[in-house]
Parts: sequence; C-alpha cells; structure tokens
Amino acid sequence: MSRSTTVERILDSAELLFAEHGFAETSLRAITSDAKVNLAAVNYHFGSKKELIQAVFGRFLDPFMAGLDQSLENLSSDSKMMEVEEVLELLVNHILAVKPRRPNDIAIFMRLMGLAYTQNQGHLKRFLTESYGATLARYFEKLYGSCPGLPVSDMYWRSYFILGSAIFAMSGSEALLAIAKRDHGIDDDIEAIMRRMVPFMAAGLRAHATYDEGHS
Amino acid sequence: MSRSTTVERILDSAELLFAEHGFAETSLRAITSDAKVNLAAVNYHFGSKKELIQAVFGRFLDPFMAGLDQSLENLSSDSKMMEVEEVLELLVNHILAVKPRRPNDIAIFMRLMGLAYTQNQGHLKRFLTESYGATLARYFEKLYGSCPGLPVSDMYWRSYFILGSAIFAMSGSEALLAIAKRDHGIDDDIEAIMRRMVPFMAAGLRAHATYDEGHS
DNA sequence: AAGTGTTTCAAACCTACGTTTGAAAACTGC
DNA sequence: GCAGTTTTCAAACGTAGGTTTGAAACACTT
Repeated sequence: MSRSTTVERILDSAELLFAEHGFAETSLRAITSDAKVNLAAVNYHFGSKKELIQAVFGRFLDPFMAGLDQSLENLSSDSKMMEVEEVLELLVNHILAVKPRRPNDIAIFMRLMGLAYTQNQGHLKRFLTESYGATLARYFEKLYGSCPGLPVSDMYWRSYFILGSAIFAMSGSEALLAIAKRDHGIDDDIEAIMRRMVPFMAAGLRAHATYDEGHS
Repeated sequence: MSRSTTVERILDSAELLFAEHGFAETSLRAITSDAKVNLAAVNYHFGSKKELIQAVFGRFLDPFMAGLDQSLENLSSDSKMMEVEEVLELLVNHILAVKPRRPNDIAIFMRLMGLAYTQNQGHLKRFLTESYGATLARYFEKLYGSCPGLPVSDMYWRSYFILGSAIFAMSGSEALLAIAKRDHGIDDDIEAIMRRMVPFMAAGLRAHATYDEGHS
C-alpha cells in the first residue's frame, strides 16, 4: 500500500506548496518534509523537480482536459451557433465541477494555472501546450464562433484579455476574497467570482471592434 | 562621473533581467556581469537584493505615479462625470507617455508590474502599496464614479478583471505579438494592444450587474 | 526460506547564491 | 600633494538547494 502513497503524498504537498509560494521558492526539502517522506523520494519517483512540477499539473489537468474535450466533442455534433455566455459558462461549469481533493481545491487549481503562465518555466509551458494545446485550441474555436463579425485581430487579443482576467483574479483569489469581505462586506466565494466573470467577459467580447481592419 | 553610472548600470541590467526571468531566477551575478560592474557593488549601493528590486520599481514608478496623481488632481477640480472610456484612456495615455529609456520599454514596464503581482515577494507588495497605494485608490475612485449604478461587489471584481487583462496581455506581449504576426498576420505593437483594451474593458465594466445584491 | 526487484533512508556531493571583508583605487576638498 | 572619504575589486564565507549514492528495509515470487 505504501507504494503509491508516497507518490501521492508528494504530489499533494507539492501542489499545495507550489500554489502557495511558487516553483522556485518551494524546495524539495520543504515538500518532502511536509509530505513526511524522504528527500530522495522525489528524484526516485519523478526523476527531477521539473518532472515533479509537470506531474502535479498532469494529475489534475489530464482528467479536466479530457472532460472538456468530451464536452466539445458532444457540442460539435449539433453545430448551431452558441451565445458567448454559453461558451464561457461551459468552461466555468467544468472548472467548478472539478472534484475537490481538499477544501479550496479550485483556488489551488487556478493559482497553479496562473503560475504556469507567469513563472517562466519554459519546460512547463512546453509541456502544457504539447499536452493540452489541441483541446484549448478547440475551445477557443468555439468561442470565436460565438462572436460573428468580430475581426480576428480583436478576437485574438480579447481571448488573452479574458484569460488574463481569469488567471489574475483566480490566482490571487484567497487574498482578494479576504479583502472583499473585510473592506467591502462582500461575502463571495470562488464560485461567485467565476459567475461574475461571465457577464463581464461576454460584454467585453461583444464590444464593437476597436477599429475596422481595412476601414475604407 | 562613474559615481552614479554604476548605480544606473545596475538598475538598467536588473530591470531588463528581472523582466525577462523574474526576481528569484535572476542572480546578482547575472546582473553585475551584464552591467559590467563588480559583484559587491549591488550590496554596496543598494544594501540587498530586495532593496535593489524596490529601487528598480521606484525609478520608473516615482515619476509615473507623480504624473498620474497630477492628472487626477487636475480632473478633480471640475467634477463632472467622466465616461468609462475617458478614465481608461487617461491611464493608457499615461503609460504610453512613459519616456522610453530603451526600445520596448513599455513592455518591460508592464512585465515588471505583472511580476510584482504574481511573484510572491511580500516586501515588494508592501513597498508598492505604501508608496503608490493612495494614487491608485484615487484612480479607481474615478473609475468607480464612471460606472454609476453598478453594485460595489461587481465593481470590485471587475477592477481586478481589467487589471488582470492588462497585466497578463502586456507582460506576455513580446511573445504574443510575435505569435499574432506569424500565425494571424496581425501587425500590432504595444500601443495597439492597449488601444484594443479600452473598448473591451469599457464594455465589460458597463455590463449588467451579475445579480442584484439584495434582489427582492 | 531464498532470491529478486523495488522502495526507503541517511549521508554526502556539488553547485549556485547572497552577502561580507579588507585592501586597493579613485575621487574630493583643502 | 596630501588626508579623508567614497567607490571598486578579488576573494572568501556560509548557506541552501537539487541531485547522487550505497546500503538497508521491504515486497513479492517460487
């Protein structure tokens, strides 16, 4: 039994500590001591710290992306146009449906996604685009489809704008939620933030084009 | 002459390397070797790496924030309501007006801002809110004022959404601009991205409230 | 019970880093 | 041109990190 437990203990601790402090700032010693396993276990089971980082992402992104891909598959059969809100909510619902391994798991999930983009771990970006790029491209294709008439240039940038909104707000969510409550009496949780994102992003995507591409 | 040149050479190199690789990932040896100064110079002139990081931010944020504060001051005299777009453009114009110390300086500027939020350097966040929190609060007050009728809860989160959009898109701008050109034939520059943000953010801020706070 | 492969463990290795030191060099004011 | 201050420099210090090692402990088959 203690065979795979070591691996999972390491992944659990690494996931949490990475989310809290970042990759470079989290030492293998901190992880193994939190996980109550020997220091050498990481290199034995994962090979290196880099591969551990990738394993942490793989563990929750594999099922998540597979599920998302399945939903996109089902949708593509009936190809009637979807509203922007529907496409956005598809993703929100998928994220909220992540079965929590521990309380506050979605926050950790999102924080890791944020770190993946903001910490410059080249190997991680390569790993993520290689593993999940196709599914993400498919999702954004659907999103494009829900914004007919919008120039690709605006669509391109706006998809990064919404990505930034989501990652930024989510990855700082613990702190931001606390401030919201303390200073403004706003009693939200992670789910509430994600619900609030939808109308904001939908309206942003629907905004008039910045300027007509080939304005005559 | 070489008195203050050492300090500036260090700041120049640090600014660039921090923006490229992050704080923890940039060693003092990398900085001093790039700046062609002695390793000990950083500790001599700045005291520590932490203080160097703060100095890098201070050098461009001091004049920037002073200018922004001045503009807000001028505006507050005539207190007629401003449109959302005007408030957003005020900031965009201030950013674009940063006099570039080198080509691509705005990208570096924005990338550093992104790092300030995403890397967990407690001392830096403390330094930034202490030094510039008042001005920023003033700006967001103006932004709130341009969205009458929007519940504070939505306003609160949406201000983080736009912050995330800006920081995310800008801090990855070099890479994203290259992809835009290569894969989509979009020939934008930093200024174009910032201009594209305005209608997106304005529409997002104007979107209907997520749900009425005390819906009867 | 012996043998084989797997997993754990304490210890060490080696590198990279931030910082300190003490002397040399450069600069300043007189 | 000299005393005093400031700045530069090469070298070293101490620490913390990722990784490796070789033996011990364990598990599983026959």
